[in-house]
Amino acid sequence: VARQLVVFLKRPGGQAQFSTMLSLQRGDAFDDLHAWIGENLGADLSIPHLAAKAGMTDRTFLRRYKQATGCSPAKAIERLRVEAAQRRLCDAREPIKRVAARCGFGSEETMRRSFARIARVSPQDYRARFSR
DNA sequence: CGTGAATACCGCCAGT
DNA sequence: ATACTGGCGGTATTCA
Repeated sequence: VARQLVVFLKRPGGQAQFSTMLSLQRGDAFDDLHAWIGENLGADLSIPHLAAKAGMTDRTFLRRYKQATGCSPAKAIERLRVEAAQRRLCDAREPIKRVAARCGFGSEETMRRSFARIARVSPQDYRARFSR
């Protein structure tokens, strides 16, 4: 049910068919980490920090993460951020700049570029279509 | 939209 | 011999 709802939510502008959170949180040993990241998008999510948090060296963390999830940490985090931002953009009252900050983007510009890469729509366009 | 600086990522390889 | 690990150095990406 969750998937269908998300698919509907993203259809008009994006490519992804369902939530990253859903596809990422299935089975692997990184479930805990993913959950934590989802609620701490503003924290230090650098490889060195995440690796330490997971009790691994950078090299091993990178290797195992990709092995288990199929994609790199940075890619996954970027997707998580964009999805979080999309949810927030649905509320037309929150300034885009603040959405960017709350989702962990270093700047509005950074968020814009991530949207272009992943959702293929600008934050403004996304909001124009889904905010209420 | 381009750019220098910073990071992420990965091949290689010796060591367990 | 197979399976991992993790430091190093360089390339590729991303950030601001």
